[in-house]
Amino acid sequence: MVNRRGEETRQHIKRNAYSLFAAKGFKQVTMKDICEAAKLSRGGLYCHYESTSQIFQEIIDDLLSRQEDTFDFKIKQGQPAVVILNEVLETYKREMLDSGASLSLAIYEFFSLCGGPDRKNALYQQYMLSANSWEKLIQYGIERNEFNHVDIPAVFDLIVFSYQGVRMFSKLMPINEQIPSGIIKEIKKILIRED
Amino acid sequence: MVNRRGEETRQHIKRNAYSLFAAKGFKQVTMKDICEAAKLSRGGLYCHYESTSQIFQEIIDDLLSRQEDTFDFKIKQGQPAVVILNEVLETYKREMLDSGASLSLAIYEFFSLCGGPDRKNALYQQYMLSANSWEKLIQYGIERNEFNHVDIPAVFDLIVFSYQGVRMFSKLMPINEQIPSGIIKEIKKILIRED
Amino acid sequence: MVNRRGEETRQHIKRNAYSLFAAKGFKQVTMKDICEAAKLSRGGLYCHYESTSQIFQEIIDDLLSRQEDTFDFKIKQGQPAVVILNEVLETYKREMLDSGASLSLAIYEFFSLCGGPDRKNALYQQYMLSANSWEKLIQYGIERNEFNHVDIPAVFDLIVFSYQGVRMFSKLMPINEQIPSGIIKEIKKILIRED
Amino acid sequence: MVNRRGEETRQHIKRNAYSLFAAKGFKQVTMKDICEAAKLSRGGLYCHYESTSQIFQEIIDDLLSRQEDTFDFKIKQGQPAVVILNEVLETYKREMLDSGASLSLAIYEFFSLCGGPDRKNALYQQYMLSANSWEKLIQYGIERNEFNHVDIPAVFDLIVFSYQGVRMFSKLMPINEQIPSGIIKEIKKILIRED
DNA sequence: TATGAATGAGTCTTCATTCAT
DNA sequence: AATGAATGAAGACTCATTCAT
Repeated sequence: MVNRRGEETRQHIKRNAYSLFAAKGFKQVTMKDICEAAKLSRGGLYCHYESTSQIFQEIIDDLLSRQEDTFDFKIKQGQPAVVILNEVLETYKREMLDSGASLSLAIYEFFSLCGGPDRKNALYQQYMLSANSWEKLIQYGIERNEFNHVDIPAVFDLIVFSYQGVRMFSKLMPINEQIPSGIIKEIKKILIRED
Repeated sequence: MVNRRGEETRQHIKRNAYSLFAAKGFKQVTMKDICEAAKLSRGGLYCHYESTSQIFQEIIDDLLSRQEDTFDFKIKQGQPAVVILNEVLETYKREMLDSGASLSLAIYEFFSLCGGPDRKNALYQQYMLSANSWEKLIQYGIERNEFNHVDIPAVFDLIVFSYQGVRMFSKLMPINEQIPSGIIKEIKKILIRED
Repeated sequence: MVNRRGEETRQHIKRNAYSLFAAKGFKQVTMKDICEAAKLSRGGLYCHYESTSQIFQEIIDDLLSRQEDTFDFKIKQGQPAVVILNEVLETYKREMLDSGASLSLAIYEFFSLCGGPDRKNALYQQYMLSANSWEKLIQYGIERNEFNHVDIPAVFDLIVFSYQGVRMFSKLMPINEQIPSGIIKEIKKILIRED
Repeated sequence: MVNRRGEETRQHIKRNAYSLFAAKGFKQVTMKDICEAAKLSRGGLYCHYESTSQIFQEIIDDLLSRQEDTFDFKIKQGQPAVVILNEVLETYKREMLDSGASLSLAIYEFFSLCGGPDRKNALYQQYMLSANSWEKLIQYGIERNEFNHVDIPAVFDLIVFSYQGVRMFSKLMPINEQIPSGIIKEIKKILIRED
């Protein structure tokens, strides 16, 4: 078993750092800030992490690893495509409105600053993974005659980038409920077959 | 007449700063960087601007003031809505692919960091202005029977946020031609009436 | 117990800063000077103090808190007023001649520069405290028939401001022994009753 | 005739600089400040003066040269010593209360900073000149039986240093009318013979 | 592991001073 | 004489990072 105490401290650090990153972006958070937020001494923090990048990277990794492919499971259960779609879009909508918790600005900064090719590739992997899941879902919807015959990659891009665009702006501008709702409605119009 | 020399220097500074901001974002650019890029001494730069924010703000202002309302003019000329739409979407596509020249990351950083309510409001104004232009265009297309009866604000949001989302990611991920093309095609499908 | 190391360093800094302030006044001393005098790095100094003002303030506070009310004690002991007077005037004389150790110029600068109303008020408090002590002493002398019936506040002002005036000039002009001696003699003439 | 224009500008500069020095002391006033106050460009100011010290020195010289020996004239007129004394003490009182116009802090700073032995000597000369004038006046008063047989240098020091002490503090502390009045009254008591 | 003092590098900012016009 | 752009040096301040305890 790994050092329990140490792991707890690391979690504690990450929790505190998360709030800072969400609030201020990546570059604006210093090791000093994190020390203070986590009520840890300078040296103490350095026992666990040697840079903000490292902490951020670990936070991101935790986030990504938590995103299991929920579509797959539901598809295998044979749930209606429309139900699955509605659920995921609801989640997206919630996230678009929750500007406080969003790491988006920080993520963009991080990848743009610290992103060597490797890390940027990681982001691309993420994009591909997501594209893959959505492709399966849309394909599944088409097969079940629930969805229209759409250009799958194009629709996926429309979904993911408008979602990301709103998340970004949610930090900079008042995003009211209408905006995500409208976008989601349009996406459903595109996908869901009406007879 | 007035300050010819000074104004030239300011332009020179802004041109150099623009490249830096586009390449590195907002916060990552220091006054020192700008001095070096513009081949100006520390004090020399401070003669003209007192902070990176001020320089950035002025660059943004220049950009925004250049955005004339092209729709309006073309609508008044009675050009087909589809033609106008195609043109603007072509421009958007070009911009989505031109990651190097894009200030988007810098803009997000700037507004998120330095944006007091006033400045954020300026961003919102910009959004509203843009919304207004698009509304006129779509309305015009509908009246001419070129466009479908769509939910105008929702379609506008879909357009603008997916555009912004792509611009943002263009700095972080390889964005190939397919992505903007696909998005644009979907938007056209939504708007343009097929008989 | 707490912060032993830190407290020693602070004392060390203050000792070195004191000499600088006494030699050069307040504004002329920079954090850099203090770093060098205390043989500490820039950051090291900033660990303890964040400005010359803060250091100076603390030095002043230390000085003031050390000024116990010696009159009171001696009065309660029933010592002759003349003896008490002689002692304090001797001290004043010594201080007037000791230009090197005097912070007076620095103090004037400090209060005139950094003195918000609060701090200036502190100086006034000091003046009032001193006035109070002297009032007691003179009153006591009068009651014991050792002193003349003088205008107490006026005589106090004469004492304190001529003392301050000399201290100030001692940095700017050769002050020989005669000057303080003469002043002190005049003060005694005013106060001490001759039969 | 000397360049009229140039001399006017120099006066203009000195007038503006005076206010600054009186308000902020010597060191705190920069060439930049003076440029702005005099509404002159950097280069323009440098056409006339090459440093704040030079400007300050000239202001002081102007001031000192204006202090003609008024005592002498009045003594030769045979005016009563008491009348002459009253007049000069009235002037002193007014000056003690006029904290705004006082250069005292600036002068102290100037001599303490820029005072090589030469300049300090100038201050000492000034002191000696003043001592000399007062000596004549007091001697004159004694001869006319208006003044007591006092220790002339000691009384002079008491007068001049208490005066200087108050002027200094007038910038740092509320100096009400009582303080100068009380001091003046005590000085009169010492000097003026009562029968 | 954890503390917090200390270092040193980097950036910001302000000025005295110069210089072409 | 006067302008104001430009230089460069000095000082302030902030952090990442190290280290003795």
